[in-house]
Amino acid sequence: MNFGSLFDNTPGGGSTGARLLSGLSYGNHTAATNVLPGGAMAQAAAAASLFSPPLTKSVYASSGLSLALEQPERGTNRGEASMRNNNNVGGGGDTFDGSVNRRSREEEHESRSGSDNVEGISGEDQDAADKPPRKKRYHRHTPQQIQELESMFKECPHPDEKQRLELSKRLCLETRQVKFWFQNRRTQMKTQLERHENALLRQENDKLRAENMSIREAMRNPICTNCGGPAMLGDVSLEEHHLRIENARLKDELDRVCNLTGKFLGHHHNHHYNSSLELAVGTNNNGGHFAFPPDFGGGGGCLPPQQQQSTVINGIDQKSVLLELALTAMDELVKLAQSEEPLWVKSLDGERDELNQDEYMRTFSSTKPTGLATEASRTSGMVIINSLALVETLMDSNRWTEMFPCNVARATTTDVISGGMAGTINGALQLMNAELQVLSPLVPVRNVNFLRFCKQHAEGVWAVVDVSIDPVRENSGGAPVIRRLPSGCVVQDVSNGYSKVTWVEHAEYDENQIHQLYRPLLRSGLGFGSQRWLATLQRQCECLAILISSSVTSHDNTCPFLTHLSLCLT
DNA sequence: GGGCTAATCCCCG
DNA sequence: CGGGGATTAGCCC
Repeated sequence: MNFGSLFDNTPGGGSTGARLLSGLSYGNHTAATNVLPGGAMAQAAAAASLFSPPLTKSVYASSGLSLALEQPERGTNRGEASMRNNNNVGGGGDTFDGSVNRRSREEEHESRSGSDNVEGISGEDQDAADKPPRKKRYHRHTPQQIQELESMFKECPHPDEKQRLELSKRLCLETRQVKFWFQNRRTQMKTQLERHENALLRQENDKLRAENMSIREAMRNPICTNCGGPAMLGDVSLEEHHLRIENARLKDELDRVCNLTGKFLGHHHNHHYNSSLELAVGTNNNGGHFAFPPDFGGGGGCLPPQQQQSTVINGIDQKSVLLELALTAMDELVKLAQSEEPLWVKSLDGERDELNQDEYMRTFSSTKPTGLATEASRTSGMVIINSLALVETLMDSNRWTEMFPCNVARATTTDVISGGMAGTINGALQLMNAELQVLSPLVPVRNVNFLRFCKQHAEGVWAVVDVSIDPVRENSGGAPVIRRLPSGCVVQDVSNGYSKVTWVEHAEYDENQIHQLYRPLLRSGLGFGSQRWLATLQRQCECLAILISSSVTSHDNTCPFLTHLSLCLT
């Protein structure tokens, strides 16, 4: 009468055998459990293991029973139902024990190990047939089964079908259950690993956090371990910190650059660092005869801006080279502006200083390029403009052109290498191209490329330096025949809007070329001799003062300074 | 309520 | 078809 309901969930298809087998085996096993004293499960399992095959064989030798168990498939937990039912049935048919009906729930659980997932099936056949039962019965595998499964898992977390089958037989579990168990065990293992990993990561995180805290603490200490710079009290701005690091890097690069240029030009450059100027971007000092390799600028002209950004020659970033050149020039300019005798000797008229070339070469460890003549002079004057305004004017090609319309025919800033630091013009470095003229039909317009660099050395003290980047050419053919060595001005605020300007002009040239080119000019009385153009330096300042104070663009073609400057720059 | 575990569902290779 | 992820269901603490 109950057979239908009891086996309502018996599995269909070919897998039936195994399930029934384990179920029935387990039924026998359960019976044995009841006989044995509590805790003798291992023996029971062993007994099941031992007895299963013969029992199976004996029980299912009856094809009639097998067929009887074959019921329409419903849901997935037929085997379990069959086993549970088998237990019940076993009460009558069990060969081990007849008292199976008196069992605790726990015992039932054990007995159903590997069996029932359904409940409430008995009696409600039709309902059960319509709706596959979903409610699971609480069930745990026995410790012995778990133990076996665990040991198997240790050896092989992924047992194949054969292994699972063998295991299921031995443990009286369905192959499905074995499969589930391994699947869940792998999942469990995975989550355990993840937890472990998380714990490690958390540990690592804590460690890094602590490290971070200590670094933050160390950051409050002004001692800089990165740049090797001196410890500074108070807050060091991020920018300055970077500059110090950059400074250290540039020093290294300078060594390489000097060696390289020395090879090209046959000069030797002994550079030493000037600590007073080092603070900003780092500087150095050499002879100032710093020139690029013959083809550095590409045909002797200025480099197209786009090439200057990233071109690397012989492993050296051009930008860095230009910066080094500017810093070198600035350093030399400042030194020239500040030095007295014996570097400078008073001119005969006492109005200007003339450079002592021997002393210059000693001071700057410089060797004069063979075949080139150099000239330098210095003078000072007061102008009615504050230092910053003058520097800004000089750094602006348009305003510069407006200020010196007579000798600057056209000027452009071809590339801004540095716009300055911290939003100021301090440290601005630019590559400029200018057409310089002498307002005389005898002298052609000269096209020059040079670096212009400005720097604030103290409150109210600025300097602007120019330096040619084109080498003196053997063949004049329009190319520069005069190089402007570090030249420019140091401006210092005085009072009442006045500034003291010290102008230094320094150039090297091929004497023969100059005389050939400027022969007409020389004949006209505007020679290139240093005495002649140095004499105009004082008037240059006066002229500048007049220009600035009147705020009127001068077109005075007769201004001797402009003529002089034109010659100097070409 | 959260953890554990057996089992289910579904997707993907 | 099996593995794996997500989820469910049931029990225990």
